Amino acid sequence: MYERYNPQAIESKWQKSWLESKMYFVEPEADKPKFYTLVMFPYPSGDLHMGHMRNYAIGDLVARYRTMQGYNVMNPMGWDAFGLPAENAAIKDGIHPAIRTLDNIERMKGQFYKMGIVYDWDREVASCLPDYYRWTQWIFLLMYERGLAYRKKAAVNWCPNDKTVLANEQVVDGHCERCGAEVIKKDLVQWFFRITEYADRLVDDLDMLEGWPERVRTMQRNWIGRSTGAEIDFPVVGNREDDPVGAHGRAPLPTSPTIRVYTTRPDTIFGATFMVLAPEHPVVEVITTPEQREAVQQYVQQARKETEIERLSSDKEKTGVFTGAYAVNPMTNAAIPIWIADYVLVTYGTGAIMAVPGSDERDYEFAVKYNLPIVNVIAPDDGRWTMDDSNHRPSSIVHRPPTEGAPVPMYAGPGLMVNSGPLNGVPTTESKNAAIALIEAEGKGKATTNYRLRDWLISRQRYWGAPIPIVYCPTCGEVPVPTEQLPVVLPTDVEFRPGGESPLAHVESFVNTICPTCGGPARRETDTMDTFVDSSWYFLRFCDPHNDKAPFSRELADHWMPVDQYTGGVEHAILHLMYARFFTKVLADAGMVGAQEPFIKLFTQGMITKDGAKMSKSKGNVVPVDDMVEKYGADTGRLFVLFMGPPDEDAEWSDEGAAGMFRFLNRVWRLFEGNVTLSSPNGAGRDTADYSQSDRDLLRKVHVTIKRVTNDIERFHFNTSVSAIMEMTNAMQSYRDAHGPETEAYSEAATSLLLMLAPMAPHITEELWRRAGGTDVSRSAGSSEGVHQQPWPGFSPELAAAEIVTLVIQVNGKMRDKVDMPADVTQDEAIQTALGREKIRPYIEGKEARQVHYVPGRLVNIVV
RNA sequence: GCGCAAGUGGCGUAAUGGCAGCCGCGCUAGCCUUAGGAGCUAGUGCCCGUAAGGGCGUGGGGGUUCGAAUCCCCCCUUGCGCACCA
Repeated sequence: MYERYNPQAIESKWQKSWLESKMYFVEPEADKPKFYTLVMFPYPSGDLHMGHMRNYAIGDLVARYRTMQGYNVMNPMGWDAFGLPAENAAIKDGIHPAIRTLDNIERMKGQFYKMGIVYDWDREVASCLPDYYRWTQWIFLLMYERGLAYRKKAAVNWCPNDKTVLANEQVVDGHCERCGAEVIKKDLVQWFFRITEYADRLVDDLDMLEGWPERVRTMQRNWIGRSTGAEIDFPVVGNREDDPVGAHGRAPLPTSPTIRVYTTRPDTIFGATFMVLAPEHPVVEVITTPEQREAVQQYVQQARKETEIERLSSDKEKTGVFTGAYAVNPMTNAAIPIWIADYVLVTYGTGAIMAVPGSDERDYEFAVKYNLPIVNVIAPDDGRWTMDDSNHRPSSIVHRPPTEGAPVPMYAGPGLMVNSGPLNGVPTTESKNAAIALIEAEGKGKATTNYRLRDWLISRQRYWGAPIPIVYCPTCGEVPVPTEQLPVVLPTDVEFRPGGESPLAHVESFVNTICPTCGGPARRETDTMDTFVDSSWYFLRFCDPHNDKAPFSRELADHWMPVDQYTGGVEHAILHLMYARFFTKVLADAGMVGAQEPFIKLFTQGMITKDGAKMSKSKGNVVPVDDMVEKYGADTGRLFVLFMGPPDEDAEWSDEGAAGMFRFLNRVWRLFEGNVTLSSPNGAGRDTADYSQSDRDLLRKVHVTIKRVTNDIERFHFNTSVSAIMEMTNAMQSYRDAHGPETEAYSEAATSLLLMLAPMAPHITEELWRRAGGTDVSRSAGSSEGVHQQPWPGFSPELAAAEIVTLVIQVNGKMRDKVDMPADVTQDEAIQTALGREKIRPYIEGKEARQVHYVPGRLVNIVV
């Protein structure tokens, strides 16, 4: 009796062999092209489930597949090991984060091992170890030196639950991304990275990233939010000292302040009928009239109290208060009232806007509510308006104060400028540039660019992170720690208690130090860095992981970088991927690496859900890797996660489906029952003259499958790769039933099957390869060489070519009949055959065939 | 609200202008067996029909085309992203 498929016994044997032979350990090689494949390194949370397996199975497939294709593949792994969960757990149960983290790393390595995932473990890094964070600190100092790291007092996002500040990117809908607590604003002095200096390059270079999903590029583009427009100065006429109210028509006073606005539509300035300042705008206090002071102060206070969510909700009805002061519209010279309203944000642009209710929805809503004048400056160029030649505006649109009746409608679409002095009649496609030229010529403002992106706040009042290498000296001030004194080591004797400040602030031996400049007593910075800093350069460290003179050498970085294939979750589409791009550009500017972009191709895989939700311990819906391996083996699990559906989409877990995949591998196993031999992996040029029809049919199936599987792996369509292989095994089984396994054709099919399946199900294929290879005489397989050292199978177009094609016959586009024809049938033969078919005759009888369409080798369509 | 995806059997999906439903799950009937998480055979979109055969069918409506799941327009639903960024 043939031995049964026993995955557990097979798998551990080969796992051991791969690791001990260091099969996937790599050094630069001159005669092979390099391929750097990387899966986002994980936070060591401890246990892996099938969602993780999908991620790592894809990465492992890429590494093994490219190796078979002859690339010198680097496939490293490491640990994003700093972070809040370990510290929060320490507060709860007293286990030190370092101990827990290193423990979890060992556990997870064991699970990678059991999945048959192979890495170059010689390159392993953990961001929490001093020989890694030393260089994180080094890069911080590089940023500092280049003016890209700085400290400022700012209203920051504070999570009252995690007791730390958060980057803008970590605030989701006004809540902490991590714990969900409502984020509040606090004024604190914090460290920032000047990522805004790179905003333009971060946007522009997205165009280079053609190997990225368009969705991710769009998300980054939107996040950076570049907009072009103009800053324009509006002089204030009338304030509490010299002109309390009613400054209509008055010329600007020499002592009056000027308010600068930012607008993306400078062309609509002739329609600016009022101004709105953010409640926090510094000039508010100066310009408010005594009569309005109380109302204004009340409004400002209320706005401060409001949470970010309340304030930023666009469904909220707009509110505002008049300051009593007026400004002059520099183009119309009309005095316009100055209001404050919380729909204007102090953090964007200049914190002040010119309101154009005639062509801005928000301003329109505000104007209608507070009865402010509305002027249309754009007329739709749709032929429905008649132009009045005397004033260059459609006669049906007039400046109508709201007191005369219903407000004029808002219009922001394309058209012609009206009510706009020298801009009248200019089409909106040109009006923006024309307006900027006009405004600049008159010295009233200038073209500018604005970004939604803010500088990256990196200070965290937490323990489990890389200490910021700065010392505060009473005499020298803020002093960077000299690089030769790095690392600033994170002390281990720390008390974990729930509280406001960084635990480091209570460690006297850490805090008290001497000033590197003057040698006097000084204090260390006690904040640590955002863990996104650690993960912004790890892919560079993998190139040169043991370097103790520098973060990495230029030579090795230039050999391996950029990463050819990066794989990970779409949840990192903005944060990690943008920060990593920023770091790469800074390091490139510093001459440390040639690559301007870190990741050429990016693949974001979908989640695996169970009961409709992402697998998580708290929901109790996890399918642990360990269970899977124990039940069916790693190969079944790996193949099933690849087969479940398109890998970039979410997929719902199915126990029955996993069982089905186990049955498939059993079928594969049985295909090797008996005396199965292997053949040369490349069937091109094979002489098939003496092959039987079924031999040629089988070989055709094999070569069609090689083509499909190769193309589908290249496209990351692993689900269809697997299904193509399944079809081939079905064909092999039928062949075997009729002709047995001891033919050349079967031998080639069996060889190709193992080779194609090898990157997906590495253990069973290795086992079957060695077993079958032992009886092979035509090649060296079987002793020292395993399936993973073989070249990827070659595709032969001649062998894949069909001899017989099934021609579809349509009448008026409806399928009515099919007929088998030789593949080299001519158009005339095909059409004549089609017209003569018995089934077709009733449809064309008595009618005239007006047209006949012929698609070679596919169909004939008769139009009657 | 704006933007981007997606919508196909009982389920996961396949087909990117040319036979809709490959592959798998599930299910039905039968067979086999040192009774297993096994294996084999046949069937399985819906409706009419014993059958042969016919009709319908890819969220809804319209269009382009000899021919549309696929391309275009409108609408509906779901998911994701952004959300008062001037």
